[in-house]
Amino acid sequence: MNVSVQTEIEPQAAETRPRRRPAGRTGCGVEATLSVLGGVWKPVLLFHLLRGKLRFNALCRLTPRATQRMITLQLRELENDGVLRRIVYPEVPPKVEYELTEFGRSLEPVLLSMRAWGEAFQARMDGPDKPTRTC
Amino acid sequence: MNVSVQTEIEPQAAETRPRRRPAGRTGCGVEATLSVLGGVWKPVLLFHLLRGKLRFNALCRLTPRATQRMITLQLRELENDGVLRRIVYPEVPPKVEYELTEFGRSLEPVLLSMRAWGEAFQARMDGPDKPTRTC
DNA sequence: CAGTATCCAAATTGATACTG
DNA sequence: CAGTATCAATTTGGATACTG
Repeated sequence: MNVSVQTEIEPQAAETRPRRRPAGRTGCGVEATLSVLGGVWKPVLLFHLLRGKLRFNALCRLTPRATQRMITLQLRELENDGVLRRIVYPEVPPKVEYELTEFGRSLEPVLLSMRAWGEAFQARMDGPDKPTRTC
Repeated sequence: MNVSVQTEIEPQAAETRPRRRPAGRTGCGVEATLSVLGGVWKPVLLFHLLRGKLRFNALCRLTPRATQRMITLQLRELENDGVLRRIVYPEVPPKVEYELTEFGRSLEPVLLSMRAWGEAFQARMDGPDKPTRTC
C-alpha cells in the first residue's frame, strides 16, 4: 500500500488516519475508492491538481471553505496513499508544490464525473439562466 | 444558545445533517456533488440501489461494515436530499423499501466511475490474478 | 422487520496563535 | 511561505437495549 516516495513508517499516521480502513482492502469497488477519496476535501483538492502543480497557498485560495489545517492534513493523507507528491524547494521563503502522481491522475475520470454532476446540480438549484462557474 | 448565523436551519435537519452545508450552494461542481454524496456510506448505499429497490435488511447485508444506525441515518439524509424515496408497506411484519428517485439515478455515472476505479485499484492491490468481485 | 433510544468513546474540525 | 501546536466544540460511530 505504501507506494509513496518516502519510506517512512507512520507513527503519526494514527493521528491523521485514525478511523480509516487500510486502503483498498474493502468489500466493493465503491468502498475501495472511498478508502482513498473519502475525505471531505480530498476530491476538491485533487480536482484542482488535475490542472497541474499547485503551491500550498494556491490550494488554500482555491478551497476557501477549508481551513489551512484541514488542507494540510488531507494533503498528507493523499501523499501517504501515493496519490500526490510533495515537492519542497530549498529556498527562502519556502516553496512547496503539490503534484498528482500517475496513480493520482488515474482518478481523473472519477473527479470529472463528480464535477459534471455537481455542475448540473448547481444549474438546477440556481435556475437555468445563471452562468456556470469553472471552479 | 443564540444562533447568530445567517441561515436558519430546519429543526430536525440539525440532527441528521449537522455540519453539512446546504446542498448545492457551494463553490465548485465537485463540492456540490460532495454536499449530496459526502457521507462515508452514501455512495455505497446508492450504488447498491442502482440495481433496483432494496429493503432495509438487504442494504444492511450488502453493507456489513456499517451499523444499522449509520445506515438509517445516511438513508434519511439521502431521502431529505431527494436522492431516494422510502416506501412503507402497511403490513405486519413491516416492510420498507428504498428506491432511487430520478434525481438519484442521475448519479449513476459518478457511482459507476467510482466502482470502476475502485476495482482497478483492488486488482492492483490483490495482484493481477485474483478474480474481480461484483460487489 | 425496521427501525429508535440511550450511552459513551473516539475522531473530526475550527479557531487561534506561533514558527523556521 | 508553509506549515505546527494547542484547545475546545462538534460529530461520528459502536454497542446495546427496546418497540410498533
